[in-house]
Amino acid sequence: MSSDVRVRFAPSPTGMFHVGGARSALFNWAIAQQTGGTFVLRIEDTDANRNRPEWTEGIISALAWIGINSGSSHFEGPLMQSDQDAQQRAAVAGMLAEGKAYHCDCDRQQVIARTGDPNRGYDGHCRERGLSDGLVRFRTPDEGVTVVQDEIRGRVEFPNAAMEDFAIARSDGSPLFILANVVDDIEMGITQVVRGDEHLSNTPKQQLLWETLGVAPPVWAHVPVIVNEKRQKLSKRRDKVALEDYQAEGYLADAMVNYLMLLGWAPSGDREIVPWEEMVAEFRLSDVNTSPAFFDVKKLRAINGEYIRALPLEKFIEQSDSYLDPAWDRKVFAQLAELAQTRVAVLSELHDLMDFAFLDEPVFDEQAWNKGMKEPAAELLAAAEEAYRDAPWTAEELKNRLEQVGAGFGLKLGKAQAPVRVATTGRTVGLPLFESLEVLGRERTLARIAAARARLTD
RNA sequence: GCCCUCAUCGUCUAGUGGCCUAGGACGCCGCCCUUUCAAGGCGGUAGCACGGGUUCGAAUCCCGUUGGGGGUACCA
Repeated sequence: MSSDVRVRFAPSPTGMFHVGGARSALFNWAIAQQTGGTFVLRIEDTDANRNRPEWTEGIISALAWIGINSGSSHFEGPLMQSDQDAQQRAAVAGMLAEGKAYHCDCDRQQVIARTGDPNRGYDGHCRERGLSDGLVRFRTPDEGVTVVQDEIRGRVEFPNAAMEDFAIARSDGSPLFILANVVDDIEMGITQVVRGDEHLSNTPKQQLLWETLGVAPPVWAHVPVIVNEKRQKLSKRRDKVALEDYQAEGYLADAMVNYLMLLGWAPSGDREIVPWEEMVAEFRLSDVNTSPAFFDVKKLRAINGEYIRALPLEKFIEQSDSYLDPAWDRKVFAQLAELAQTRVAVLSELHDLMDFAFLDEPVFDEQAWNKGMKEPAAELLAAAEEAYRDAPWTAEELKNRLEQVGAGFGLKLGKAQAPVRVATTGRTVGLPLFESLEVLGRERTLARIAAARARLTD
């Protein structure tokens, strides 16, 4: 299936790639795949002061992580906005020549002085002055309305009187975003612009630009922003939003993709965990919500946990590798992996959960120690040490012996295992105990119990 | 200020005039299971912002109010 649908994702390389951008990219990607169309990645690098090449690399690798990669036949790019400089300047020159745009040399302070209102826009002062340099402003209509037909919002009307003559090029001739963006979209044959809500106010201006450039505007779709707990648009400075931070913590790409798609859109039926292919098939722009969604890490975590548990064991082990301590013995890890799989929601948690098996001494958590070493911990530990000295070293046998030891104190296994767990792992919670001890080995287990007893009598 | 926009449990959502006593999921709480913690099973908590209409009937349509968000740069 192939079609003429061309969507694009056009981030600016001014910071870490964040989850809001990722979701917009995913929506576009879903459309491209569903329609057999093309997803164009364009890096909007016209703000030379804020751009950094490493951010561009970050965008590309983050997109690849969530499955949007250059290997696909649906993918095109990355293209650089700066490469289109000539076309953009030509568009400006054309508008200037036709009188659809004009030069202006007013600075902000002068405008405010004239209008007496710091909140008001540009007053059109230079419209008829015939200046030959200065920034370039587009001449907007004085009356009537500009109607934007949006796939998600429906029909949105903007009164032209409220639209000031906006700047499309700097006084040095370099194009500004609002113009460059349109020229590039036209050059690249973009048919649908699916982007964040924050651009909705720019849309009537851009639509005017499309029209004066003689091209029918694309299908517009503005997706609601993703907000923080205070309901503000996510900010790179305040909020933890970088995709690579989540990747580094051990969130699975599939889980991240699934969660992001759920923000502002829902698959059919009461389903949430849905494979990408099914989402692609079902996704409709017209079904996207209009209200902002909160990025809830708790839910992301839960979904990530589901994806981790759904992994075949070998896959889980493979995926875990980069989150394990390099010093750890991979064979030992593999022995415990099955026990760990249902106990982590994020792979980085593997470290605290399993480090006991790789350290020479357990690291004691004081609170855990106090909680686990309740009376008759000392006596019980002594009895356990005795019972384990000559025990066949299997989880089953270790369990049976401790059960008996516990019975001698009138304790059920749940209580009897607590001191042993703290003595051997340093914590009150963790992997199933006897399997852990089996992996730990007789020598280390006995040494740790002895050390704990000594510590208890101090 | 002006322009645009949004409003269902704490959160993400289902819902497009009767199927709603408003469904699911996360979270939270309880119970079961149990070798801790998870996982799993079962149950519970909690919502249509407010006020007017329209209609036999409104979470759903209209108007207003309130509250939130975005934009309003020689940033993108």
